[in-house]
Amino acid sequence: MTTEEKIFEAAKIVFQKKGFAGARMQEIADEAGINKAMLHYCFKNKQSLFEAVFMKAFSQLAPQVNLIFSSNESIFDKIRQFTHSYITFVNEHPYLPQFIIQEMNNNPEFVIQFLNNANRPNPSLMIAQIEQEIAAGIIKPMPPKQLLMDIFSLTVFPFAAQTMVKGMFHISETEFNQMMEERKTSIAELIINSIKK
Amino acid sequence: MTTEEKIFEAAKIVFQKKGFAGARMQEIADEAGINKAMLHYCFKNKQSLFEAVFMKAFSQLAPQVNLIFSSNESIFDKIRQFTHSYITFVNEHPYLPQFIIQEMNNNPEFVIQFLNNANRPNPSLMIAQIEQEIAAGIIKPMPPKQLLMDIFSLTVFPFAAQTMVKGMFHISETEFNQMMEERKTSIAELIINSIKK
DNA sequence: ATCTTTGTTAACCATTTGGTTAAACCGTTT
DNA sequence: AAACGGTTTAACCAAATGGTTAACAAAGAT
Repeated sequence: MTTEEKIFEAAKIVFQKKGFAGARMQEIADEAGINKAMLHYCFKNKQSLFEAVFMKAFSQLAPQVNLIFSSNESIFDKIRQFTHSYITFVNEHPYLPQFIIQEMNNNPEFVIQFLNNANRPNPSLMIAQIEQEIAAGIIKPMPPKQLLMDIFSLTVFPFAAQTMVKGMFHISETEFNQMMEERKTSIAELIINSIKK
Repeated sequence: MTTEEKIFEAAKIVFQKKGFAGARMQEIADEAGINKAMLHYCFKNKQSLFEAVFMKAFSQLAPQVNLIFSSNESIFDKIRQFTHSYITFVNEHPYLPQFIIQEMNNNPEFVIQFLNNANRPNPSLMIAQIEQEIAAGIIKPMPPKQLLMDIFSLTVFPFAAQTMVKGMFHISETEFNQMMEERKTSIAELIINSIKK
């Protein structure tokens, strides 16, 4: 692993745990096991290191969404695939949703970058398909954006609010993971059931 | 408004916008229109000021939940009431969910405080009721915690991920508020429909 | 009137933090 | 082996930041 990669991985860990404002360059250096000056040798400054990490994180998550949303499956299968593969993916990157949401809220200027990112999540195809299937009488009429919001909410929220959820329900890491495992299918069926005519 | 109140209100604004790590004591002082030394005259330090704000925020939100969850209504009406009154409340405190979730994730030690808070959200009554209604054959069998997670997810997520949602769907503040207005009833009906036998 | 308590401020301080510099290290070329 | 290039580090620096101090003002209390 090159030094740059070591720094990047370390930065990912520290930024995702503490956020931009809470992260310390020294802590990233320690985590990477190198001298602080190397950070600035490889990356211009904290901001640019952060942006690299943030965009990478985003670029990992978004294609997941687009791949499924743009496939040729029926809407029902898309929903099933999405909940399943999203939860599987996030299980391996548990900090990611919270990290992206947090930094997006704290730095709304990122929204611009994020909208121009080639890998941005693009719901327009999915929205078009929903409209078609409504017109074709396959699913009940409803605002497509609301349907997407429902899907995202049910899938992402438990991860984004992980700490609070665990605290409120008094559940352990393991129990939480079990619940998420169940949700891979239960969310899809809940949604499908509600839109099927 | 007393100086202490001015500080508190200012701190609320700054902490909710920037988070604990991103907030600056000077900015809070400016926002309150007073000298920085006053902050330390009224509150011990940044940490204690933050905790005051955080706990207050929490204590505003949690009773909302408990009041409804502990009422004598049918489960269906509880769900309807909850989505409606939660969204109404959060519309007036749009930063609140994101703030609580973020700081809870960044400082998991708050979970302990939060669990001991007299105003903590307490889902146990609601869980018991769900179990009863399943046993009575009124609603379909399902893990009560999953049902609650669904309700929270659908209600809270759009606010917590506000900035990203707006960006991804290309919607304005006004359109967002309209969507949330619709959700007051649509979420409840979605859930009720899925559990009704 | 003056003493005392409470509220308020400007100036200051110590530490932390992001960032720089100049020197050292090390493999490669000549 | 000397010179060279990229890599790495210890030491350093300036600015920002949380927090303190000592003086000052305002308002009651005696």
